[in-house]
Amino acid sequence: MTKEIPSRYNPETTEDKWYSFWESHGFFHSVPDEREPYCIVIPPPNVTGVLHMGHMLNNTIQDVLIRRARMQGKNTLWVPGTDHASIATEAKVVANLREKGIEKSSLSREEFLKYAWEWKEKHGGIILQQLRKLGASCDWSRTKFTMDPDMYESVIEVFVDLYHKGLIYKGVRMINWDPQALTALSDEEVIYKEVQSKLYYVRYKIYDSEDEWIIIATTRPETILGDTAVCIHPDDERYKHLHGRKAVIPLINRIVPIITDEYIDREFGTGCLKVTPAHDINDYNLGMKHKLDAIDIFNDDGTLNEKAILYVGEDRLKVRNKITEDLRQKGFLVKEEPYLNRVGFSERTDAMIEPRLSQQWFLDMKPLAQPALDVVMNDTIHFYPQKFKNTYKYWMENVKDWCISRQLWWGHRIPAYYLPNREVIVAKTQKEAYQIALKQYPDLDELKPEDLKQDEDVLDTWFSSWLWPISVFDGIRHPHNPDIEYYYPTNDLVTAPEILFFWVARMIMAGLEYRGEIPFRNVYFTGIVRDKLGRKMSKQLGNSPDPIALMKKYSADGVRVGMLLTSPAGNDLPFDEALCEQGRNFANKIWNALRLLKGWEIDEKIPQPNYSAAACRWFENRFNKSLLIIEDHFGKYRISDALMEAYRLIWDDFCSWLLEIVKPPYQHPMDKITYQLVNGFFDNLLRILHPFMPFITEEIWHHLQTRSKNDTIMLAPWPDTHEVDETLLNDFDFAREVIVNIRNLRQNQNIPPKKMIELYYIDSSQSNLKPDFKSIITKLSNLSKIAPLSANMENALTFIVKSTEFYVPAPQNFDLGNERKKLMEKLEYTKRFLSSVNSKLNNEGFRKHASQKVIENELKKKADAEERIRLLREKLDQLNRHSK
RNA sequence: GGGAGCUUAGCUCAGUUGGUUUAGAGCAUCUGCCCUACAAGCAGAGGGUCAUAGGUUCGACUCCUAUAGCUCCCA
Repeated sequence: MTKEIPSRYNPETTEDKWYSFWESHGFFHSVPDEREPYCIVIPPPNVTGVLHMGHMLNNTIQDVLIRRARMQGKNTLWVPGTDHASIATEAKVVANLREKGIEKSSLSREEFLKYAWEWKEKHGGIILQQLRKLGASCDWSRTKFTMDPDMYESVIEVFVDLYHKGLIYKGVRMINWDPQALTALSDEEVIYKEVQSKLYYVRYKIYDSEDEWIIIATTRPETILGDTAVCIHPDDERYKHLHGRKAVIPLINRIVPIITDEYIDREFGTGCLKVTPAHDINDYNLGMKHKLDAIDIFNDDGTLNEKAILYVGEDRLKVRNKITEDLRQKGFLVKEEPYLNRVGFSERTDAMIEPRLSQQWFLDMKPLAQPALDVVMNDTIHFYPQKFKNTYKYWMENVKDWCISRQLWWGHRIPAYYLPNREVIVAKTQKEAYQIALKQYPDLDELKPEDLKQDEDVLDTWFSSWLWPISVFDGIRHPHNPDIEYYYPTNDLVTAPEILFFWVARMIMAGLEYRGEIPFRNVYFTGIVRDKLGRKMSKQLGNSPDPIALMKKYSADGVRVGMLLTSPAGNDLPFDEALCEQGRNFANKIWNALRLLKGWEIDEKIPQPNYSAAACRWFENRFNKSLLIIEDHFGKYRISDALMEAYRLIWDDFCSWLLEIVKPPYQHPMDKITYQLVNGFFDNLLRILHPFMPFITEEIWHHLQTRSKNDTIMLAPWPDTHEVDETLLNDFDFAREVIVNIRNLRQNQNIPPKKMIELYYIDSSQSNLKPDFKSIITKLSNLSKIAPLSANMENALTFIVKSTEFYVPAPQNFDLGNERKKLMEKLEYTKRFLSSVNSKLNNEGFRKHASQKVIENELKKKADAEERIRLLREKLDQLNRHSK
């Protein structure tokens, strides 16, 4: 039999085989029925994306949760899909066109979108294929894309609805401009980095003066061309004489007022600020307050426009150097000094963000935020780990309006239609807008549908993803359809803390707004996958291993185990390939357990040996205890702990103890009862392991016994928990300790494992040496005899477990010194232990305050320690006598 | 600058309301083993003044305060 099963598990063919088996049998598919639903929606990866380690972690966890729920008999659905990633995708398509020699500007919107869709169909969604390799049990028939027609319509419907509720408005605001992507970004899409730059000190001449100057400090000299004021602190003695006067902007000689405001930090720079309301958020606020002009000197692409007067058409960063030089030559530059400041960069293009005044669409977040904050703070939605509640609270209480428009073509086009009279109508379609326009403005009698001009911009991608848990079930357009009513709210969301605000918070808002109900009950925040140096894995650094190659090397199961073993919720995960190796080794271990079982010959006539009967009784309880622990871990979303518990149960308890005990002597057959019991244990172990390692468990499960064609461990019931006989477990532990002691003794005294020995013991009243387990000790320790003793045995090796003394008749020339040393060490330790217990007991305060239970326990520790000390001294005496 | 969190064995982490713990696990390390399931293995072993300094308490890894270092979030 063994011959048929190779000694090493070969995952490659196995994994593909079972994945297509599962998929073709529709095991991942779910439709509403009378069972309890369990649903997860995938955090939709970017359609341009390829699988990285973060996805591996995230999706492994989701698959574990989904597979376990499925085995628990729930109607389980994992909805897969991708989002359209407007900026990233548009950038890719533009680059792709450029390679073909086509400029985006030469295309119409329709032509461009045609290319974009072609690109998406051809290259998009690779990641969904890659997820199959990982074993992800998604219902692929429900795969969604944020720009599918139904999804698109849902987004438009929500926009129109929020507009009519008065929550969406158009306004001029300081926004984050990405001069590379040529679009506005939301605050969340800006990453601030420390940049070593310079602080330039520039002197402005006081208007109407002979030779009076004021010195400002700035990090951005190029924005001098957009200055509309100079500001000082009203109480600053240095500048009191300048109140009410004016200054002259260098190079362009614009005359601007010198204003005063408490906002100014007198300590910073010269205590004198140049004010550029169009290009800095703080200056903008100052400008609003003091009614200053805002002069926007930049074009969309970050070059200077004619309002700058100088350097028109040149890039802002080049201008910085040029203007510095010109200021220097003309004597305006006083000095420059190094300065560390924080500069915003685009999350997508890494371009330096330009704060800029611009007309954009905004969503008023405040009315949405309050209820969304409440459901998290009162644990209607549970966060794992809880610490993210703090972050969430802070953000929700300081929420700012969301800039939702993007100056792109790829995405959901804003359903706002402009009339010739410059009025705007928001409606789902142009036709509808036209009807409304006719009704609202009867004087526009000549109006034709094509006179309505739709807004050119699209919506932020997150404005579609925030609807994801609803829109994948078409719950926006059809709020009472069977799917949404059955699956919503979903159960768990697994995601990275980085998108707590981008996505999680907004989904909660949308859920409450459009369903009146939370979108999910639990949010599990994964850690960030880092390399050994603690750096976040990223494409730029090239420090991320290729997940597909990893799975090829260590198997999908192996990599899953590797990801899970070190990923407690919310903790960063320093990735190490060795962990995948550990996973692979574990798979091989289980594989070999199968080989052992399959190699046994069964003889129905032989009775079950005592040791096997005892071991099976023990293991059944051991399993039940582990199962309870695993359930507890799952309940707390401690997935790595659950896996570790299963790992140890299988490797240590099942393989190293149970199988070694029941293993029949060489070339002997095995009794049927034991064989069947062990088979059953193995089956149960495979079940609890299946969510973690789906492929190998399916493979072994099919080897273990003949299954019918459509049988799958995926749908095998999750084992039930049972009560545990703790006494039995303790008794076994006692036996185990005896065995370990004998193994040690053999090693210390160089007694080969094959040489049989005799074991004697003095059975005290509280001995845990149960007759059942004597046979186990006999077998595993290779004893020729195990017998009680009424008196001390001279000339013997000894050890003590709990308070039972054991003796092994000494071989001819045993190592006395070693033996004495061990005893001395143990004696010393126990004495120290006793004295610590005694000092506790002798403490009056302790006797007065400690509970009865605690005191009793200390007294027991004292008695035990004293007994051990007595025994150890006795042994030492014996040794000394013997050596004479 | 404001806020949150972390600091336990070489590494990654457990340690639940203070008292069965002079602290546990996995990996790594060391020692001995090719004993026909598995060397991707087996059997053992060593390794920690629980960041530092105070305090509360009969008793502190656990509670409080300060300090140092690290991480994250926000401005």
